[in-house]
Amino acid sequence: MKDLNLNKRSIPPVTINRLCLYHRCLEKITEQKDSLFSPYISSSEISHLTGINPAQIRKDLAYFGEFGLRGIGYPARELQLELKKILGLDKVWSVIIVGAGNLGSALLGYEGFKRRGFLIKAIFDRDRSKIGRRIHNLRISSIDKMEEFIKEEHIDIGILVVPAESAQEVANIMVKSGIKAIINFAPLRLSLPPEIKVNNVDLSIEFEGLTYHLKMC
Amino acid sequence: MKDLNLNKRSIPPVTINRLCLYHRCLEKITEQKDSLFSPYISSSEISHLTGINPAQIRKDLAYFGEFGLRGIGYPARELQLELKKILGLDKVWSVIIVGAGNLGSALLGYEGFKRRGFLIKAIFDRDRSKIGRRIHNLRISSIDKMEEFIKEEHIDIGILVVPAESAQEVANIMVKSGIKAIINFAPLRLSLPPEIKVNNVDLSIEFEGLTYHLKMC
DNA sequence: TAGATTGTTAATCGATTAACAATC
DNA sequence: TAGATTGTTAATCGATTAACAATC
Repeated sequence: MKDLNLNKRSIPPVTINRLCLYHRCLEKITEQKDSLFSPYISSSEISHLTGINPAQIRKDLAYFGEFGLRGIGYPARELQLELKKILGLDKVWSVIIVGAGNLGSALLGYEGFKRRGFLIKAIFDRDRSKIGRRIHNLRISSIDKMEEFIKEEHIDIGILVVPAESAQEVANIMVKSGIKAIINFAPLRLSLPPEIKVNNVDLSIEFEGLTYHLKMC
Repeated sequence: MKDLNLNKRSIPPVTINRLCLYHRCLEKITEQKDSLFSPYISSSEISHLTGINPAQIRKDLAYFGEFGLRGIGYPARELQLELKKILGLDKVWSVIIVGAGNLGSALLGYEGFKRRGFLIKAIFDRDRSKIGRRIHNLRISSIDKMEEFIKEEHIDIGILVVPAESAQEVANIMVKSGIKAIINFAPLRLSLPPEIKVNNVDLSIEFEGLTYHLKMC
């Protein structure tokens, strides 16, 4: 009965994103233990911290089990660890970055990844003048080495930070080599087999969507 | 009658994002004129290019007017220019970046902004050791100068790339100084007056949301 | 005229929120 | 027992898609 809920297909994608939010918020709370009068936290308290409706929170959590105690709330630390497991953040993931431009280098330099279990194993580029240079203590490799590297190192996630023109081509090689998920920063929709999980991050839309609201001010 | 549609409040926020998509796709199409047999493009052609349902496309466009000809399609170039105007991309916008870390520097270096009418006027940081250094031909300024700068230069948009701890504080100063919109890369929900347009870009969620799907593979 | 495609209404789908019995 | 809060169902809301009359 409860197992039906664990069937991934029935869970709204936005729920997963909110789960990340709850996890982050609980992590913050449980780290500063002193300020925690009770080890329990209610959905309305989480609501205050995240801005998400308490009924929404309870429903999101209920997809994955019964974590709370009626009349009491959720055991904060326990729930945090539970969410960590659900989100797969208790594991270590191998990541490569393709594209050693401004954004690729910035992502490589982001310290938060390691703490979250994302290990950046290599950065690739096509540009001969970049190959061999070091950024953030990692040598830029030729993209020709990518296929072999993904296979040998069992890379899970590829971060695509190349120009739109080459994104599809690079993504195809990634998939062929056995990558399971791609975070795509190139402004185009990739056509890939459905078993590959793709997250598109379109920074230009963040900017262009803003000016619509600004233009009559 | 048609004016009612122009009432912003009635337009779904996702429509604006899709409008950016259509605009980008039409821009690409109309630039390579030669490949354009007809100057008209149908909603189903746009659908093939963007992956968005043709009925959705017609509905999104209809919020803003009647741009098409029944039986023919939409005049591609005309529609592109119309969308550019609707999105406010025919104007020039003054932008500042706050936070000269990895991501801040990367955004500063992104050439695409200028082409889209986003002029980055300054980059600020609190770190004494960074102030005065130059990145991408712009001198890093002390954050103490931000308030005055926003006022004098009539800055429209602030890009917030500071640690979560200082984000709210910096955002408050931005708003006090007259900024109208903020793109927030810090992983927290800012509390700001409702007339300020905020776009949150939460890169960690892009990563953490992925591993949920990966964990049973 | 016949074929094509828009603009718009109606039907469908999915996600959010309210309400409340269960229960600590 | 009275008060609080969950888990879950039902009601609401909003967004997507299908269908079709209008019309080029």
